[in-house]
Amino acid sequence: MDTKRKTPIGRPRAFDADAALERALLVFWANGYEGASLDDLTEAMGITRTSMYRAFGNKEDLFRKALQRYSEGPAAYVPRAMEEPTAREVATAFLNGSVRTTTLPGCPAGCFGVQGSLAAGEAGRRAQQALAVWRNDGITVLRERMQRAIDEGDLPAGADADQLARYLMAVSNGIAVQAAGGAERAELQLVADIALRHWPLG
Amino acid sequence: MDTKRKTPIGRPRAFDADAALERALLVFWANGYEGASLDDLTEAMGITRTSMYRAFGNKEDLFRKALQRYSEGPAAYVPRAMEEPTAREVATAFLNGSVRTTTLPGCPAGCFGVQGSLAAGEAGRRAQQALAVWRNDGITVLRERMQRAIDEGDLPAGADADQLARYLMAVSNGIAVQAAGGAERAELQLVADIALRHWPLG
DNA sequence: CCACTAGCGCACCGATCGGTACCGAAGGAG
DNA sequence: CTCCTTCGGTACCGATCGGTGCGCTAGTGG
Repeated sequence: MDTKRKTPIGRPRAFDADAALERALLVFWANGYEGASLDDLTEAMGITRTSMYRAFGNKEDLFRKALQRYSEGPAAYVPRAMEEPTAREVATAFLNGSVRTTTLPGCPAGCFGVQGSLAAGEAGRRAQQALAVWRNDGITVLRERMQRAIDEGDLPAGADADQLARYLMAVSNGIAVQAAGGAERAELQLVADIALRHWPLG
Repeated sequence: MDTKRKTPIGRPRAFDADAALERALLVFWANGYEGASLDDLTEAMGITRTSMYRAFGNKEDLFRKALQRYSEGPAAYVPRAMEEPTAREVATAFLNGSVRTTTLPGCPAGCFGVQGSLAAGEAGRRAQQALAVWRNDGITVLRERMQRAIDEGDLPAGADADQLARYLMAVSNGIAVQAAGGAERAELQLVADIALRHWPLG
């Protein structure tokens, strides 16, 4: 069918879907999947339940789209960090980005990928799994980058790419947990600094 | 009044309150505060709602008592680790204990103090704050132990007790997040090992 | 101008939430 | 035994949960 016409037939939507998704992300980020009710979400988005369902599907779909937006927005420092020339610079950019993003003014403290749904009841299990996959994908990206560094001779041949990747992700996640508990950016930067002091941890 | 008589007046309770609290802890641990419904909890505890309310107060009280039990049970490795003679041994016992407890067979993967309520809606905000306080208390205990090590000359005088404490807690929390995502104990042990490789991180 | 399509929002759905009133049952104190 | 206190279970409370049916409205295409 003609699903991609320039001007869609019918009444055009009266709200900015991108802006609404951004608001939804903030609510999920602050309250988690189960802690964010449809009333909370739609009120923040400035639309009614019906409009939300038409535009995004349902609560779970909205959560997944918010996660994608998180990846492309606040968490975009991750793929950027992978482009650094050396493993040390990759690790530094990754952890510094983690500190910055988990203490972003105007955004909830912590990492959406961690606190969005770390534990959940039956209702939120799918959201929980989606975030677990997201975090594991992050470890995979780090591992591949570390392996490349080993192959290029940037890291010693005996280094363990998986171990380094998991370590960096653990420090990043730990920073996120402390940020969620109210830690200041300067305190968390010290954590990132000390984690990098002896890099490459040979 | 006579609140502490040897044999309490009235019908004695027909269930083991300690065992019931243990079961409740497991449910909160696995599902989080908001993800654990009273039906889930009471079914696991083997008692009715009424008995639970009589014995423990309400859901929030039950959660706090479960947290206390967690501290005295699975998380008892923390105060034990603080009694190790050197800072290096303290750090090693702390992180190894973290790996063990977050991957305990028969228990939910991860740390109750992290995933019990990292983010929450209005209903779970008090539980969330209780866990934030609990985690900050953990950092305080570590900081005081690190300061003692500095005072005793075990760590160099220029060391930063707060920084070391936050770093150790970050690695521990990061291990917990990865455990919640399904990581194996052996993988997490490698994370702990690498974090300790260059201790005392001078 | 009309027909069609789709956004919008009210009102409502059944299910489930945490919490409680009530009542019969069970055991100690006298 | 009788009183008294507490336990345990049923049945229920109002509130809120995620999700929808339906009528109205606002645009586009012919």
